[in-house]
Amino acid sequence: MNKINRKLEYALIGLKHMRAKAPGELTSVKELAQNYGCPFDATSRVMQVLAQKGVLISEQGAHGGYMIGRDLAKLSFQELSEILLGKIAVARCLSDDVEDSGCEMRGSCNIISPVQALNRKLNEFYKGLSIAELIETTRSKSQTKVVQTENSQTQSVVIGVEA
Amino acid sequence: MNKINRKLEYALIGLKHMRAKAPGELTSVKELAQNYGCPFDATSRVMQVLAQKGVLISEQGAHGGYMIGRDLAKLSFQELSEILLGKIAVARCLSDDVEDSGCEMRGSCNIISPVQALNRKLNEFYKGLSIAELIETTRSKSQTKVVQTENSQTQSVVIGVEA
DNA sequence: CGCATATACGACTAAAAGAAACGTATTTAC
DNA sequence: GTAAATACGTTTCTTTTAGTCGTATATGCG
Repeated sequence: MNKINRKLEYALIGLKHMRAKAPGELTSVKELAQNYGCPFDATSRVMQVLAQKGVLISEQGAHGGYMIGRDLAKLSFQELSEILLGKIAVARCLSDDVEDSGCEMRGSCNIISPVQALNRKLNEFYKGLSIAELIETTRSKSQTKVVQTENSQTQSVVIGVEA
Repeated sequence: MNKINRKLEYALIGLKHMRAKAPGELTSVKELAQNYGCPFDATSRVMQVLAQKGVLISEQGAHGGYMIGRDLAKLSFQELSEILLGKIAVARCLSDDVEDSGCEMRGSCNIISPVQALNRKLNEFYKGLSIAELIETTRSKSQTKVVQTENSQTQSVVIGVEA
């Protein structure tokens, strides 16, 4: 259930790529598709939406492309997600879309409040996470952290393996 | 992308229902299905898994059913999610399942670290959220909070409307 | 002008994930 | 032995997500 949307992946790929360039330098979708193997059409669509929302600036025509149009430190994961996927709704009954309200358990559900609470907390969590912070995350060596879970199982978690 | 799994919903419904009962009192799946309109089969499956993992205790036979088997204050959302859905993996490439590793962008991907960071943060977030805390969330009146988003849009968010 | 190379975007199709249902076996109270 | 409950492998349906196709539009350059 927690897999992030491909659109978000393509957005992050593009933003990270563009962030490494000189200011004013453009990036074409073709460039992204060739470098990272992401599908041209889908990636293109994402960039278009980001341009419409001011996250990117687009230049049309022969030597066109995209460049970053906003301070990524002030762009939260929550906002990026909302731009590409709409408002976060952990359950159908919380969705803005009218069509989406059809839950069979409506009226008899005993967990509306818990679900709303979760929705709110998740929003806050995503709001506190800036894209700049996320994209910058790079560690040169593979690091491992030992985590002690509550039921006394020990697990080893890789927390960074940049190429 | 952020919708929680139905299994988790049924688990929360069941746990909240059982929590309101006297210690030792059993709850049948039929009871849950009738009270909340959740599908019998699917709900049953969830309870079985929870019983296998010790979250619930099951009694078979004619007057059988389930009761809570663990302190819910010490059960995190992360653990419940892991029991029902497996380890959290925000992208295919982070999944334990071998079959699931087939991402076309493997090797050429520039956002492995960010994605890993997100995965870790999400885990921590879910670990800090106890089921008891979540289930207890109940407000008698509908409350509304005004939120100021970063791009100066104002939105009104309902944060509680228990029946 | 005309062509190459971009973005822009509506509509459609395919693939994957999620949810539910079916069928049958097992356990236990009465 | 029968009724009522859990147990569980398999299958089918539905929904969501991802990707593709076709075409229009903008722009640089010879």
